[in-house]
Amino acid sequence: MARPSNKERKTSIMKQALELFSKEGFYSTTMPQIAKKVGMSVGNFYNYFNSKETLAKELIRYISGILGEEMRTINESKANYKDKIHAVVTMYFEMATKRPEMIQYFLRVYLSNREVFEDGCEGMVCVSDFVTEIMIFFEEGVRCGELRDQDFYSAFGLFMGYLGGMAFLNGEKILPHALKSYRDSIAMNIYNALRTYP
Amino acid sequence: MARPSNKERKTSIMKQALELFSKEGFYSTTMPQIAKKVGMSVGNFYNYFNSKETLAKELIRYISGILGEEMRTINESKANYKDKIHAVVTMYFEMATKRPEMIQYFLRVYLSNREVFEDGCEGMVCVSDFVTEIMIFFEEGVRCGELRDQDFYSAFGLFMGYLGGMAFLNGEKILPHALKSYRDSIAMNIYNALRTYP
Amino acid sequence: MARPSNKERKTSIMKQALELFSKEGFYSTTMPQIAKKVGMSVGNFYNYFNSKETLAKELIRYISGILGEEMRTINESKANYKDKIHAVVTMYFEMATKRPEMIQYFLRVYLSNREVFEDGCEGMVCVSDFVTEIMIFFEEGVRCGELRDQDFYSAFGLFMGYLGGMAFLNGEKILPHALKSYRDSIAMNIYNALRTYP
Amino acid sequence: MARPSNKERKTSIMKQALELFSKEGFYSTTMPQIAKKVGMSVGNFYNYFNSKETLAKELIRYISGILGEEMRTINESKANYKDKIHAVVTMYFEMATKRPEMIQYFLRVYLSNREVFEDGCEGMVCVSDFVTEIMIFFEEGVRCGELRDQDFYSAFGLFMGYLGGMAFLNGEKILPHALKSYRDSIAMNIYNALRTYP
DNA sequence: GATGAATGAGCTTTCATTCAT
DNA sequence: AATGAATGAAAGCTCATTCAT
Repeated sequence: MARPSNKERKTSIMKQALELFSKEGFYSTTMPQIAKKVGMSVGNFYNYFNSKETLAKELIRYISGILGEEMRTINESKANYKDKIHAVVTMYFEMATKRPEMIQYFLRVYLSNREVFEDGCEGMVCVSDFVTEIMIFFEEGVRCGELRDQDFYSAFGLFMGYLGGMAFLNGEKILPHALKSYRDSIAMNIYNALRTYP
Repeated sequence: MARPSNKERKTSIMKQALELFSKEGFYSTTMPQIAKKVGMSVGNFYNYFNSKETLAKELIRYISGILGEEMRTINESKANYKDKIHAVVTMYFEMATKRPEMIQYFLRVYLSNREVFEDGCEGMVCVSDFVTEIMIFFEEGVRCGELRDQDFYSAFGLFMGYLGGMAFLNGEKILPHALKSYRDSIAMNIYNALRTYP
Repeated sequence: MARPSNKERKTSIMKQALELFSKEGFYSTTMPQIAKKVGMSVGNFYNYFNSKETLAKELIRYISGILGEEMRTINESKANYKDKIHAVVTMYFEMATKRPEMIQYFLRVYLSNREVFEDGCEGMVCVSDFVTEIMIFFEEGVRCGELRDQDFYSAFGLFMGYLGGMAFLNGEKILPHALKSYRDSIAMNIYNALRTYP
Repeated sequence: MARPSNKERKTSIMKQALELFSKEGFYSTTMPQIAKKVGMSVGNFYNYFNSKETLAKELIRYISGILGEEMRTINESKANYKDKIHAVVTMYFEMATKRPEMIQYFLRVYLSNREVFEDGCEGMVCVSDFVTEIMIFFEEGVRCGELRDQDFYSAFGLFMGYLGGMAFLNGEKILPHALKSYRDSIAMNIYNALRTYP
């Protein structure tokens, strides 16, 4: 049987670590835990990543890339902004449901342990793939007259805070219904908040 | 001079610990650090709290109580909901500016280190003071016809996610302007999202 | 029975560590080894010293102080330089015999692992107590006409290299006779090397 | 092009390792570092040397051989002992200047990490090439009446300790002047120490 | 109530050496 | 002869908690 390539091994580590980090948090996840889950020795882990922190940073870049791509697809579609907002909510909730570790990592590791990302991920440099697409989303919406012209962060905070908050409540099993059942009303709320009024 | 009472001592510990936890995070704050800041021995600390976790749990209840009181004041006012929402945003941003440790603790400790609050703070039991007032806020708004009737969590997530997100961006110094300059547009966004339309 | 004071505990650690370091070397001596020898836990060690390196640096200062005091006594004596040189050799060899860990530490740890002493012990700052007395020794000898006027390091290297070399050979059990049996001839060699000739 | 022979490969390893060991010390030099510098895999290294320690031992024998040869040339010359001593000092200081890794290895690795050389290099068996020539040097000097008859180690310690000490001070950049500027006065000191007096 | 020295399990990381290829 | 991923024991150090005083 073929030995897994260097790249496959890295990917495998990232996958397993992502699950642990997102579930247990950065500090409560230990190196032996990660190594065991990947099925390798602790020592060997360090042939692939220089440190626990390096791994954490690669992970957030990886996630940002995937979310960014999803946003780009939406940005490139021809729909009106009511539908586009609905598409974003749908995409985000599907992520949070099917690959919850991504969203949870974002919330529980990246946003929560800032000190880990201090060197090399200052400001938003490690999530720029994603944030850039969000920026394009708003600018385009304002340009074509469907969204009210307002400070970017005011809109960004609404989107990300709202969706993140719902994903959090879902992850904590606080929501009484399935996440996707909130989709339509949340998309409407966001649209009402951001749309232009005649 | 009177010796500080047991209760005063506890309050003093909580105040100092809150500052440390909110700034450094739960795991990066050590017991000796807390003891030193309070001006007491580590050993004596354990006469007031059974563990670091116990302290963390008491803190979130304490904060929930204070935020709950602020919400109650707003709930008891006679204003219309456009103004009430504005009042909530104002209150929250003032908290985040004048007593940032409270909001930061909520975001950086309570929301981020779920494992710490697993036993004894399941679901929302340790933040019920606050959440209950938010519930009253919405129910009353719906009852009097000013807010659209929708699932509580759908509205709750908007409020808390949005405001929390802005406080986070502010704390991370990512916002280009002062937090309070976003107040009006954010209040408007929230109102537009939740109001009834004729 | 009285509990040992903080200072006594530090001294005890230094004594035991000195023995280990001088016998095994800096890197081959482990923290658990030191702790065990002192009869304390590893963790408790760090209540007394910030790190293994800190301990190493305090040790060389301590040794330099003791050797410096011995040299000062000789410097303050009224003898001629032939006798003074003899006194230095005697003192050094007695040290190397009765408290070999001091001389061995100097040779095997301080001189050999320069990287450990890089920060805080640059050049000779941690052995200045001793080196200063050696300087005084030579300067005074030259001033009163008994020693030839030459570059300090040329004389210093002779003294320290020679005596250190003999202590090393003794420690390695390479010398066929007891160290002190070499005393007179070595003192004579040094005197002949440094004295003035009419 | 011819593949490098087994012997050439060994020599290449020794050369590169010597540089690393002498600069970084035995423990701070890692096997991957050596392998990389040689341009071979770590695994292949072990086809040439059984262990890091084996390599270290072969190195000291190699150095002893080279220094021994230099001493033999001096031993075979016809000069008087004042000049011969001068020649030894000159040779040693040139070594220390032009091939510092040899002298530094001797001082920083061989003399400092005795535990590494415990098995197989007891006493002076791995430096016998060199020590033997030094012995011949003294015995011949005594035989022809130019050097005082004294215990070998008393003379040996003077020579090696003095020269080694100066090389050390030079390596540590403690000497205010270039090493060779000390040559004449040091040669004179040694000669005065060892010569016969009428 | 008050102290802080003491504990010891646990952390991340390192590294000489091995071995399937 | 050559590779380098893999091993795993051991390193230095941290820290919540305890307990004799």
